[in-house]
Amino acid sequence: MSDIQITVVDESRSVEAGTKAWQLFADAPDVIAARVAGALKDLAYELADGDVVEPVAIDSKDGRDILRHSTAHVMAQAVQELFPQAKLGIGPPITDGFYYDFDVPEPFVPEDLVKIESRMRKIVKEGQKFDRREVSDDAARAELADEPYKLELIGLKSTAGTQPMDGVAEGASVEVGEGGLTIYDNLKRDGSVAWGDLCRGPHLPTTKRIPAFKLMRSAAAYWRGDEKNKQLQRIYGTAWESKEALDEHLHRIEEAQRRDHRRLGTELDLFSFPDEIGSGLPVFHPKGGVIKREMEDYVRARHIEEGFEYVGTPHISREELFYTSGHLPYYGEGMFPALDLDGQPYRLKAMNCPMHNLIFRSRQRSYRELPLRLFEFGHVYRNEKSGVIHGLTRVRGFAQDDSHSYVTPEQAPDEIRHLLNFVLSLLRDFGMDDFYLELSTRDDSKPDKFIGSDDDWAVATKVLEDVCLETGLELVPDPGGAAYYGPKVSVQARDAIGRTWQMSTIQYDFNMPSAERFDLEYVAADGSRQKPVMIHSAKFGSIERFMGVLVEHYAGAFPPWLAPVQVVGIPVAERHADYLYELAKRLKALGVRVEVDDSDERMQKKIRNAQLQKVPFMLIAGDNDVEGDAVSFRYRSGEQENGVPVEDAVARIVEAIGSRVQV
RNA sequence: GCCGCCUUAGCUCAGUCGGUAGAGCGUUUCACUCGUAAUGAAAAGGUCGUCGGUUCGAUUCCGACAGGCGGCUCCA
Repeated sequence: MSDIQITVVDESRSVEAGTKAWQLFADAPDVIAARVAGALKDLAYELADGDVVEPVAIDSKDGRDILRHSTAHVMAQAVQELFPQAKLGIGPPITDGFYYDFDVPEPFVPEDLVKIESRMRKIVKEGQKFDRREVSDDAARAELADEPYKLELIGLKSTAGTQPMDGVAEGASVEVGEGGLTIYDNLKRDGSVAWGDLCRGPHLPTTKRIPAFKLMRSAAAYWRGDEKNKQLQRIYGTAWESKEALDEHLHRIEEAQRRDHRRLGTELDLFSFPDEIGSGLPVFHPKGGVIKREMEDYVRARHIEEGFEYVGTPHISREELFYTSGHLPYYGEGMFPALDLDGQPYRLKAMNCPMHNLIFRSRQRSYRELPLRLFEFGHVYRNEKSGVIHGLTRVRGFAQDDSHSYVTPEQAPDEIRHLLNFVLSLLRDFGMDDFYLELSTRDDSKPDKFIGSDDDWAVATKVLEDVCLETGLELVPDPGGAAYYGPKVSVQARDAIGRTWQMSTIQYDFNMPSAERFDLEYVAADGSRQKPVMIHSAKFGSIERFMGVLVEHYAGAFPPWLAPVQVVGIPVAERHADYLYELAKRLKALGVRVEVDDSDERMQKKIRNAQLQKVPFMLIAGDNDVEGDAVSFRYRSGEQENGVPVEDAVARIVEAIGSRVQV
């Protein structure tokens, strides 16, 4: 046997020809695959001369993907053993888990998942080996003759040639890679084939290397993500490198459920969704109303500071307006159906820009007025499909904090920069400080979905991209995500438990001002008529959605400036209530939202209630406090300080509210 | 919109193999006046989502619709 030269983790080594990757990492039990020259390989990979090899640990990102995808195979095997009619779709790893799609005559029910999971445990225990085998397209077709969806993927791959598979079907690239086709067989201990699947790999060496997994739920999903296609039954699962990691994951899910704004909205009496009004149409209760008003007041004030002018427009308009704007032909499905008024069709507005354009156009504009910035909380109504309504984050009627800046083309970059900095600073004021940007551009393959010339689109896209890059924030491309009238930047914010939400949007629009649309113009310095560019921007996106996000971000424990009740006075006994009423009067005079709990309960219960309502400050008074002109100052963390002089307590509260800090 | 599941008191949920229903919390009342996350007692509160069908009888079985939940598609 001759030796070959390889490099293992930056160290040159000489090994016998025929050495497998696993032999390099035999003493590292957490290594489940190898990266050879950047490509992931099974541990059974036979090393070649000159290979540069790195270990892939099971708790790395790639390692988890391999674990999860391998677990998906085990699940598919279990499903086909229990449901022989089941046809395979695709089964990729996803964030925190995996799924596999099946075409089955009857949808899965929860009891089926229990059965499948227990069959999976049996397969894991058997320690089946994942065995890779290269096959020709024709051989794969012959072998997978009973798997119509796999055949379709093979066909797509053949036509796609060497193109990446990403555009073909999300997740399909784990089935068929860019090179030749491979099949992974699951071999039992005696070498017999238990099951096999078309797959690019790599996989764990054996099923025994799956430390912890759990099936989560089943749901329908369209084949290849297209609603015109048949729905398959998808089973979601999760798999982790250890039992502890799985438990932590399940705990994180519980934490997210605990923060669910729909649940907290009821518990804290913030808002509700009366059936009588209709799906996706929230009402705000007094406490939710306080939060909403504080948000709106602050945002309105900040807009005015930043040079915006506050305007107002109706919720409804003659339909004609939305033909002028182009929304009806391009966005018609998203709007409520027409109302008939004396034979005239009217529409609830789904956007505010047409009306702002009419304000711009109400008289002749000079270049001296630009940038002209119009802003309002515009209430819009969108005919969302019934299945997408979700709490406050997806509703049918909502207020956008919507602005339109009318600028000269030369002013556009500065205005976009101004807006981007403005929205980021606003979001930071609301405790969100972890962002990335998304640049949504035109889909060149669907020209009929977008209006305007190629040149205009190119300029607009470039302007947005340049400004985004200046911020230094991560910029993620979103091809095809643009509005029909222009490209857009959206700010994605990560909340306290790491989930991301689309918040602000900034759109560059050269179409609405055009002669075919609103024919907007201003008089330039040389007396000529020029077309402005308009820049659409929503800072929160929608007040409703942002409130939902904030409820979850803060888990209901709002910072004092937003808290519906900022201070609760808790008398130790009834005779101390008047003392607290006096204190409350002083706080109220300073604009503080304060209540005294004079109910019949014991003070312990009152503290508990205030805690459950997540009130930022509790002021407790008994004999000692009354005598010393002091209070016991308690935070909702449970931290407390006794004998705080009333003056100090008042100052501390006013300061915390005024500085918008979290406590 | 599509698939599956769900809908019982203000909230969270039991229950009725078809004979008009219960608990805890909350609410109200009474007693207790209390020092850092639940004092005790009593009472009120439900045409069991809506409409149809089957049945002597439907909250229970069947169907339609509405609403909700989990996904898919879509989206601020």
